[in-house]
Amino acid sequence: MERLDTGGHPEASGTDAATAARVWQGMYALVLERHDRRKTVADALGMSFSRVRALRRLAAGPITLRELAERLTADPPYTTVIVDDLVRRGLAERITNPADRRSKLVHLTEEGEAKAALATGILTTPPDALLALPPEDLRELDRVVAKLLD
Amino acid sequence: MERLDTGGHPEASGTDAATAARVWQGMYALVLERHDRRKTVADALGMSFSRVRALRRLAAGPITLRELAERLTADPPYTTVIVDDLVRRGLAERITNPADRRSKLVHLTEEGEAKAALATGILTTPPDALLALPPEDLRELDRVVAKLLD
DNA sequence: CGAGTTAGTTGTATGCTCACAATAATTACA
DNA sequence: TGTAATTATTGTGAGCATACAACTAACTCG
Repeated sequence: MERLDTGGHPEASGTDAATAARVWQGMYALVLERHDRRKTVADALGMSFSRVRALRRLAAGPITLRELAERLTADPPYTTVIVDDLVRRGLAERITNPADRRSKLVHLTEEGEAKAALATGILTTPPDALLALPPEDLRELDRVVAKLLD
Repeated sequence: MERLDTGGHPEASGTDAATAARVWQGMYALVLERHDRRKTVADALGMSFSRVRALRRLAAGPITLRELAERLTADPPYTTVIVDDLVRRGLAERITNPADRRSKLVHLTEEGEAKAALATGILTTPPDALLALPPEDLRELDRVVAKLLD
């Protein structure tokens, strides 16, 4: 039963690199082509996806605009625009950081928390194919994906 | 060894649904947060990602603008803009469809094929974590992901 | 033939993302 | 103290995605 894939057949069903490429293409297709919910969640919340991303980051707890900018890979001016929008919608508020009065902590209002939870619910709902998997396969997947995430 | 996860512990490490949600979040994070190559490939080819997507679709063979629009989830006017751009770059050409002279088949030039191959190479390069996986785990992942794709 | 349909194009308009420059307020530190 | 660095904001503009109306050319079918 050992060495199913190596030796003897130089081409066989592919090297590990080829297998990895195939796996990656599959995961890419699943996430970005077959079950992309970015538009769904944006429509459900009535805002662009960048606002949804900001909301979800803030749901983990208040952070400064600078930290938010880093996590969103956005520059400070654009981050200000995003937060302005969330504040205008009543989903977030700015509090001057007592430890450093230059910076401001952004935290979600109750409505903001609710919308963030809604977004997370939509985004983390797995595709049917995943739910239809035999429990053993699902557990295997869970184990290996956890490894990939360290 | 059977029924490791059911009975006895109502909460345990989670139901299948919870496991599926966790797996999905993991795949989502890998594809869209940790190893997103969309900007990389756009920069490498000197065009926006929507052009890259069109190129890759066309690499599978000539199709009409209408088919291309459907596959890209774009409306016909925008699809015309995209194809115009690819033609201007010398990557694609329009051929009047002999079977229906209203429609036009779009096919890639040699340079277009080369750029599409380059894009695919970048997009399908797996993250290091995937390559670092023990061969057995990788094969398991390959098997289960293939199932997910039908 | 002639009405209706389909494929593609042209043009217009809107909102979003993102980069850059300039500024005010605050803090750090030599 | 006073110069430099940091945080956030305001403003400008370019590029892109997207939607819609109007139009031409070609096809379908009664």
